[in-house]
Amino acid sequence: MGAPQKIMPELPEVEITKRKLEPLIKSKRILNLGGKKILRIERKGKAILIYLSGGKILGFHQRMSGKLLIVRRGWKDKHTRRIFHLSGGKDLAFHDVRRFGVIWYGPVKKVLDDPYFKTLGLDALKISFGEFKRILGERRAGKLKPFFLNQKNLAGVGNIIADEVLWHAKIHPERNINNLSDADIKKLYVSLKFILKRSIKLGGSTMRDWFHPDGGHGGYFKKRYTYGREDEKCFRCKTQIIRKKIAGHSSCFCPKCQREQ
DNA sequence: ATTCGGACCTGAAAGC
DNA sequence: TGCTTTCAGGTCCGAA
Repeated sequence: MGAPQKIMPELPEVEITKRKLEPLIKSKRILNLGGKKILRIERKGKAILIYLSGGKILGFHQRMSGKLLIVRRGWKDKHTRRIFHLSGGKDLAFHDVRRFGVIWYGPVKKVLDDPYFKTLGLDALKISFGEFKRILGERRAGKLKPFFLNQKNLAGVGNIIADEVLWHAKIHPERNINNLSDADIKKLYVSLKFILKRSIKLGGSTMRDWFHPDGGHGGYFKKRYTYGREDEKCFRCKTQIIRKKIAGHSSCFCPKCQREQ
């Protein structure tokens, strides 16, 4: 059948990729990579790292449109960039319409030496409140939305999650970091964890045709609070959600709940 | 130190 | 109908 598993880019989707992919490919060998055995899979920020025997890593960053697919042997279309033949009869395919995605292959140390990994901040899902507060404190200036999008601050948050967290915390995306109260920082932390866990629990965001290997669908997009809801009503106060370009990304927020200060 | 615009690509959807 | 414009979940680079 080879129903493709389509995977997309923010922390929840990559985390689900890791969780769903691991049981499907763990202990299998990659026939066209010298028969190296797949030992384990890790998510590092928005990247997937497949640790192989022989001290190698096969890594992927899906960027905007990449996805890892478990397919029947030989399945491919014009957007398939690489195919890895697995023992047991299936293929692992890297499918990437816009071709922004990154593939790494090499010794563990060399792959992890890539600037993307070297500069990656603490993982948004694992970061403690103390660490979160410290990182915010280390920034002298700047707005919250760009802070969240910069993977050097903390790893994993993208445009959807950033908007969702800020809406949930009732804080304006352009709010300056240096005038956040302790209560604001606490709210942001609680909302960050809540949104990430909720999205993972709902299976990530299926916006187009992404689905899980077992046929399940990611339900977060339908349950989202504010991302892409321009002109629709805020679920809290019924005010129209507005859209504004901030740091090169369109940002949706409620002008009443998330007042600028 | 931080933000911004553009670049990298393709394709779907909206606009005219 | 068809042509043009805009926009997309990410990241990097150079300039302000």
